[in-house]
Amino acid sequence: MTLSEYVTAIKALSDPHRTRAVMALRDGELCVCQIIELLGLAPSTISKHMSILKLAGLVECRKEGRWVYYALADTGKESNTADSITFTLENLKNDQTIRNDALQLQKIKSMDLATLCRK
Amino acid sequence: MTLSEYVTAIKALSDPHRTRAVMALRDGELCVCQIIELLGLAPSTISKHMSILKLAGLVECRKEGRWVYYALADTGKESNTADSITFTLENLKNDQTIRNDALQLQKIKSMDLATLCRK
DNA sequence: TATATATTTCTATATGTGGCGAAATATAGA
DNA sequence: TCTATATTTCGCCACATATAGAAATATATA
Repeated sequence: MTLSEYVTAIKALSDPHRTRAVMALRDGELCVCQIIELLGLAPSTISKHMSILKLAGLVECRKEGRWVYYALADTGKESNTADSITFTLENLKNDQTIRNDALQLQKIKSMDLATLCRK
Repeated sequence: MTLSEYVTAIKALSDPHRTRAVMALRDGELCVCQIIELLGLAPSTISKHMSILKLAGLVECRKEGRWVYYALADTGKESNTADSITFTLENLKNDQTIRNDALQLQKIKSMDLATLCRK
């Protein structure tokens, strides 16, 4: 792991909204509109946040029609920077905001995606 | 571990100079003037960096005469934020900058402290 | 093809950050 | 007490960052 890799990665996580986004992705990929709903920020702001996480190698995205899904970066290979850092996030599971997010995420996931987007 | 604790801690580490300072402290406490020598920044800048690390709970300091020594925060208690985060730093040991720092630190530690400070 | 929709990129703005030098503070020693 | 020294605090500047709205892009659907 390189110093600059490391700094880039934790810098990406050093914003509460981005940490929350990464935490939310631990249960599986999410559509951008679901992240918008969860964090309550403008679409352009969410897009910026997600691109920072992506540049840091913490998340990946795939496009499916008009929708874009983000997921935690593929953790397959040898022990990488993203892995050892996101591992630490385990300790956040009991934080109140993170708990709330998990609850709200349940609701969000149960909603129809097209309806949610149009909101 | 709280979200805001976590964010404060990694924000503190999300600057290369501060990460290097913390890495340098892994081998034991250092006088401010030694950190100044290692990182090559103005004393006031180093002081600011160290106070950020201290506010984040990552380091502690003790005063001895005119000198101030910084050390990694006491890691005694139950698994705390600082611990799980600084644990990840283990992975940086092979980074080139960190290796250089370790070498230079050997020299710095072998110097007389009073002489070094007056530099 | 034309329109609606999801996301990103661009632009602007307000706030935060890293850096240094000067001044302030604290302590040792003459 | 006076002076030298180590560190911190303050004031400033250049630059980065988080945010939102407007415009651009890409895709689905009428």
